[in-house]
Parts: sequence; C-alpha cells; structure tokens
Amino acid sequence: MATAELKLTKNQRLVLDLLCSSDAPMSAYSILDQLRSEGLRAPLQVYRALDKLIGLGVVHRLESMNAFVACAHPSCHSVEMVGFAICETCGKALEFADNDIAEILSGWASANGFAAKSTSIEIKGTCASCQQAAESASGAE
Amino acid sequence: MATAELKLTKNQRLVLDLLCSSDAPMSAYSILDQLRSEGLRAPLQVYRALDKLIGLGVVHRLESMNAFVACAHPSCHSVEMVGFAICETCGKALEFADNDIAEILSGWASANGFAAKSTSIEIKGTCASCQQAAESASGAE
DNA sequence: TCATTTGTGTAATATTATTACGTAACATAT
DNA sequence: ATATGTTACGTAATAATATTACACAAATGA
Repeated sequence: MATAELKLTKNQRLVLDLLCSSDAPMSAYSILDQLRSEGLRAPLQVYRALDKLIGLGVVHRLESMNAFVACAHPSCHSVEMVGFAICETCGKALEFADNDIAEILSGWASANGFAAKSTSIEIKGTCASCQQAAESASGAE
Repeated sequence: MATAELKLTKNQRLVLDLLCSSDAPMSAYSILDQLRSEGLRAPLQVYRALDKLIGLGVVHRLESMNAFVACAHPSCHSVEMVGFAICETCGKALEFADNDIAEILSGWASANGFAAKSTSIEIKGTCASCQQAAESASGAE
C-alpha cells in the first residue's frame, strides 16, 4: 500500500484504510457502519472523504454497484481509464487497465468533438473461482 | 423507431415510447411523473417495465446516472457491449459501439477466466455543442 | 493578523430501488 | 373448457443511496 505518504485528514485516512483492507467494494453506508466505532456518525462524513479520495485517484467508484474500492495501483494515480470486472456472485471487483481501449475511446471522443473527463468500464459476470464453485456444486447435487 | 412490432404490455409500451420521445436519459421517477396521467402510480410499475425493456435490449441503463435511455439502434438487440458519452452539461447521452473494444474486453475476460455477461462503458465529459456554448459565453463576458 | 480555503459535525431531506403481498391476464397442454 | 404455470399488475411499506443547508474549526498563505 503506497498510500502512507499521502497527506490526508483523519476521516479520509479512516475511509481509505478501511477500503484498502477490504477484499471487496463497499457501499458508503457499510463504510459508515464500520467506522462508527472510530467516531463517524453521518453519511456526509463518508461521502466527503470519498469525494476527496476519488479526486486523488486512490479510490474508484463502481457506478453499477454504488460502491467504492481502493485503487489497485495506488502509485499510478491515473483517473483516466479504469476498468473493473465485477463478479455478481462474490461481489469482488478485479481492476484492469488497457491502453488500446483508452486510445480507441479517446479517438472516438476527438472524432466526435467530445471532451472526455473520465471513463468507466464495468464488466458484470462471474469470476473464475465462483464458476468453479458453481460447477462442483452442480456436479455434487 | 423499429420498436412498434415488439409485443409489449401497456406499461412497457408507455415507458418505451416515453424514452424514445425524450432527447435525454430519464430517471425512473421522472418517467413515473410523466406517466401518472396515463395511470401509473408506483415506482415498481416503472422499474418492472424497465427491467423487461432492458432485458429485450431496447433500453439501456446509464449506471453512472441512475438513468435510462432508449437504445439508439433498436433493430440490433445486442446487449453485449454498449457505450455512452454522457455530457455533464446538457445531460444528453451519445450511444456508440465498437467491435475492437468488445474484442479486447472479451479477450481479457477469457484470459482471466471471467465469464462476462454484460459490459457498460460510460465516458463523462462535455459534448461538442456545450463546449461551443461555453466558449462563446466566456468570450462574451 | 487577516482572509481564504478546506475540512468538520449535525440535522433534515431528497432520490433511487426493493420487498412483501395478493390478484389478474395469458399461454398452452390436456 | 379447464387446469396449470407463467407473466404481469397494483398497492403499500420500507430500504438504500445521496444531497442540501447551516454553523463552526483548522490549516494555508499573503
């Protein structure tokens, strides 16, 4: 986790550390619940910290889930193109990046006069391990 | 609009026709408000119709906006890969499709053992005409 | 120091989406 | 035609997600 050197406020640090320690994306309200013991009381405190962390590029928002996840590559703070493969079974999100896609998209944007600020790519489906689990379960029936 | 031949129920038809006549994505609740005069009363009626229409591929959900839009290509009912460029100024969404991206993504998926069901790509930014409007406004200040 | 920006805490409220329940319409296979 | 399964409908209540408004405090910088 290369986020230690970031200068963050207490609330921002709490939220980021929690997301880093989670193995799956979390909703704002489950973040809040986890941090009540640390003194957080209201949704806004979480949303404000998330806004800042997203701005810094160390947290991403999964649009299709209303959930948030720590960036898998905290050293490269590129907010430009981020992709996630989200498993609908276990809820985990695999982050990926692809330069070719980024180039195609920016090509499309400039061809259409669209000034792109950020791009999100989200693939929904089933991850490898959940597929295997499903197979062995159906085989064992 | 090549959706006339689709066999839809009354509620589904109402929602689809409204979305087709709208020049921008609509939220479920604004759809509901528009259709109160037609007899719709509860959110669930809208959400059910939307679920069905999305399943048919004639409506898409904009994940980052919690909004819904009629498919720009109602004849090609491919739910596989859909992309939108969403203007944060005027709220309009430009739909696009790109085979190269679809292939890269499915390549990534198979390389990672991920069984993809659906993909959404959403670019946020400013569309050409809103950029021009902003330029002339700042020039006139 | 003064002004500015950034962050904080609290309360209230707005927006989006779902669960639970019972009924009605429709297809279709006997 | 009628029993059966499936799909859709309507209503009410509630859950989940997100924002607005207001007042105050801490850090930043001229």
